[in-house]
Amino acid sequence: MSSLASLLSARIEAVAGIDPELRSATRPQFGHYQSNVALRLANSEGKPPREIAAQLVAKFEISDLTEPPEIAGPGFINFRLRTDVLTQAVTDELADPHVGVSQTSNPQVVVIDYSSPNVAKQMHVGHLRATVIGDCLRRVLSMLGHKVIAQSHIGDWGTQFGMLVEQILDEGIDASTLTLPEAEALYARASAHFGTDQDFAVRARRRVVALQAGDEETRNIWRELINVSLAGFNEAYARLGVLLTNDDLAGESMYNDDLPEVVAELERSGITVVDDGALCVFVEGFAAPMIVRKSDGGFGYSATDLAAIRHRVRNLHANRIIYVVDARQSDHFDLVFAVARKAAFLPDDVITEHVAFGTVLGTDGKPFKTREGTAVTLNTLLDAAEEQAAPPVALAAIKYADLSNGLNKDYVFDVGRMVQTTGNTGPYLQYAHARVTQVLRKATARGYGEQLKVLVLEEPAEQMLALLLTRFGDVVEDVGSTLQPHRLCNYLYELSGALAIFYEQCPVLQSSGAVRDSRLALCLATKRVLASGLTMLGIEPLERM
RNA sequence: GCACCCGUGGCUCAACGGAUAGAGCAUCUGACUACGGAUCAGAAGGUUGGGAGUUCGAAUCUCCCCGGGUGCGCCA
Repeated sequence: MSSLASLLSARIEAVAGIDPELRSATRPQFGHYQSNVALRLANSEGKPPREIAAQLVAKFEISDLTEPPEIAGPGFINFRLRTDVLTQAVTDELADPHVGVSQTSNPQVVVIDYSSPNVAKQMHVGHLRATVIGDCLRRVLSMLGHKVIAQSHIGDWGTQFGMLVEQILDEGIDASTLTLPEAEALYARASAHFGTDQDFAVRARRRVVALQAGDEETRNIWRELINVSLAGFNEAYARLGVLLTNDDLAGESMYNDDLPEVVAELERSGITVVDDGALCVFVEGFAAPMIVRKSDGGFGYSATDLAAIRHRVRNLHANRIIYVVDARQSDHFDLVFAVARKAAFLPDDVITEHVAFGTVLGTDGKPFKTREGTAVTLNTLLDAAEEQAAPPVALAAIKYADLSNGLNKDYVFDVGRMVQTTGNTGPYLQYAHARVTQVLRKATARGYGEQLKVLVLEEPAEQMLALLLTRFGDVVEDVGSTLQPHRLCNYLYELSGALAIFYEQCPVLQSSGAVRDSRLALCLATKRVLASGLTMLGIEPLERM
């Protein structure tokens, strides 16, 4: 099922010859949709815009969709959908299992790299964003009919494991009994130990070699560290209500065996240079080279990232690879993508995108830290929100605050604001859903027909609600292509506002006949869209609050 | 030094080159025997950091400044 807007757009384009850039009307008096197509054509044809508009309008074959279009202002063409078209569209949406979200005609394999915590460290505020945003994109793209493969690129490999393992042996700890916070404390001790004890540092470095060589004792302890970490991550994921499971794990260690071959392929492609003893790839436009192999012979994390791309293209057959990672890594990923292209790990028809998100700030406007200056853990954050609201509401508050702002900007973590039930917040949307659910619940008690249809749309509030409902599919599609969840948030907020006005002006239970049935249908359609939209944000649509 | 991101009412944020820059919070004024008032109606509040340019049209694009943040070859 294709949306009314896309249908109308196609009809206009058939006459105008160019994309009409149909937009939602910016004001009620401009109808439902507006197009600037005549203004743009006037530019190339050298005729007055309104004249062009008049010629176009005469040729449009859209009378089955809209009222006669109006030409306004400098040459805008305004469209108002016919009421019977709107009623039918909402009725169709009610019967649609996908709630008006069209299944893509071009299903892709989309790899989303997100969450990616580090072994032996608790997740903190940064991981909150990576996890919540990635999870939302995963849900949205799945809903659109793409095959989504989540990849959590956990930090389970590298030099830090040398000192971790050595510290465990020094202290005589059974690694399998550790909790994640205990493992993190161990990390801190190991790190300090490494800095102050030369002998320990030497042993730690030797231990890294043993790990890479596959020494059994070392590997066993390493595995225990991963296991206790995964237990901690999964606990956090369960609390967050995200989709991630162990099936989504694709840690750095997974690519370890590929690295020599990756580097060999790079060298064969002739793009590598040895500089200061390190194997580098220089790319035009980048100040610094990518260091693929360090002068000591070890592989850098860039090599792992290249191996990951190679794997995702060759084995997972990705058409699109999305990285949900902190904005501070933008330069790094630009370079990785560029090198991957040069090395032909990344064919031209495979898209890579870095969804770069900003930093979470405290109410003082500075990066969110504890008094001691350490990163705030995810659990601390959730605890703080749950002090002010019931868990599902607190979670909605946090996720929505994260998703409703533009991703590339920093945002202030202000619990007091985000748990408010008024304004553009998660709890407000949950409230709207609970309220409309309550009406339907009461109506059910009194009985209403199975086959709800929208037949009457006389009140402006009803029409506005119906119009917004028909846009849901377009909004989801837009988020799927732009990867900007805040647009879905804004839409749902607007819908909730329209529902509140409708609710105020159009009594449902006290009305009768076709009006009552229509209003119930509008309520049900709104409930379904809110539920679907909230679910895509990873927020639970509550039946009661 | 170079690069990238950000700068929009008191505060937090929208606006895919388009019409009179929109919301919410806070403030003020109204509407309550209320399908959940956790609401609705209304008011006030802006030379979109500054300047120049591009065009029919700029918060948006280009250039130069100012302010804030981040990143810049062997940590990941």
